Amino acid sequence: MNGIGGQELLLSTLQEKEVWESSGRWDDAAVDVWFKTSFQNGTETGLGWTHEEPITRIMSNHIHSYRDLPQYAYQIQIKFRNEVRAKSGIMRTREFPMKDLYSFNKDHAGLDEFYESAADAYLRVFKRVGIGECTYKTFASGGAFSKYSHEFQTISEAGEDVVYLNEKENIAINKEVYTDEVLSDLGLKKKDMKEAKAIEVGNIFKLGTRFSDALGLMYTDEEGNEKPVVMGSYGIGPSRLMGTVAEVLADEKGLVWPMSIAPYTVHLIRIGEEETTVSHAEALFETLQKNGVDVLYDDRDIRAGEKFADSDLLGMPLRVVISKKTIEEGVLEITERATGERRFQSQEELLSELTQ
RNA sequence: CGGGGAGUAGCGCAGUCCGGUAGCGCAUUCGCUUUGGGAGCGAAGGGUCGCAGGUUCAAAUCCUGUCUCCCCGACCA
Repeated sequence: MNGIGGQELLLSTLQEKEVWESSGRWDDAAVDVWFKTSFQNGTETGLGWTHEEPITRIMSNHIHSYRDLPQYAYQIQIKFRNEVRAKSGIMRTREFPMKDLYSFNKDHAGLDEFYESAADAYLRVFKRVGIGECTYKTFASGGAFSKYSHEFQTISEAGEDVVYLNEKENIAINKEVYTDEVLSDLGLKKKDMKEAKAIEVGNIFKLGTRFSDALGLMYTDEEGNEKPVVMGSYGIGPSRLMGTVAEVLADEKGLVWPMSIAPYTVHLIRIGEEETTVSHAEALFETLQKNGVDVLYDDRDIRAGEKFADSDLLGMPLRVVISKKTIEEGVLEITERATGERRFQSQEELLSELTQ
């Protein structure tokens, strides 16, 4: 995948606005649609709520011939949106990071192929962060670009969207486009659909030639004809995704981080302040670190119960306890946060499990 | 912008209706006990009651104004 430097995309949207206005390639109405927004006090401003325009313009410096295609560019960047009301902690904010990917193909067949592979990749992402079971590829409004776009919706009472899902087909439809026509398009029956609240954790769009036509992103094909590049866009909001994972996986004791995105793999708890206990715990801490295991070491001189409660609250995947008792028995006491399952292993067994 | 709620000790709150010495829990400090599931008992320190004005012998409490925060709704590539 060809990467475009993130810095290159760090153009202020206000600058972009000036560029478009002065270029005359877009009329005022278009500028209004893509940039202008008003605050409650009437102040007009321009916000970078999405980055199709800058990436399209940048790519016109990189794409000239069919030989330059396909290309794919992604960035992890801050979006600013004039949300009428920010709410639900990190789930809906006016400023948030987004991983967005844009695809550039010669034709619609190329776009379709990449679009499907991107959808599959996104589903794998959501599976790896632990919410695969309750995340559905969801049909949503396609807007001006195509009949449908797709969202990835995670079923949760904390969600703001409503979807109708078919668990057997592993598919869902956003309430906004839930009509008999859509159901028949997808070969689904109303009686098999279940209503649920959901959180949108990602979306993918076929942009077609909307932006390349408007902004002049063209390429020359094998026959020497000039043609517009066919585009797609694909987004995941990491902060909202993190909030969703927390919301979906947490239990009454606190957070439950899956291994793939946990801040630390191991939460090491020392019980007892005796010299041997301290030195054993510190030796294990260093050994784990040397082997590349992320470990959070609770060396506070407080009661055991408080350490257990805190480790449950923070939700690292594995809790490892070292105490007088475990040292005497020559084992580590390991508890899985997600299942509560407890086992006793040697240091070597734990290391080989975590570094394989 | 419409609707609702809250500002009182570091944190979380009661007290306000019906005016009369500023309270509780957690946290903090000290002492003794306890020590693998958020310790127990005893003692101590800590507050311009969001801000301004008014009524009153007396205001956290009543009246007027004002600021801030939160929630719901409208909005949402």
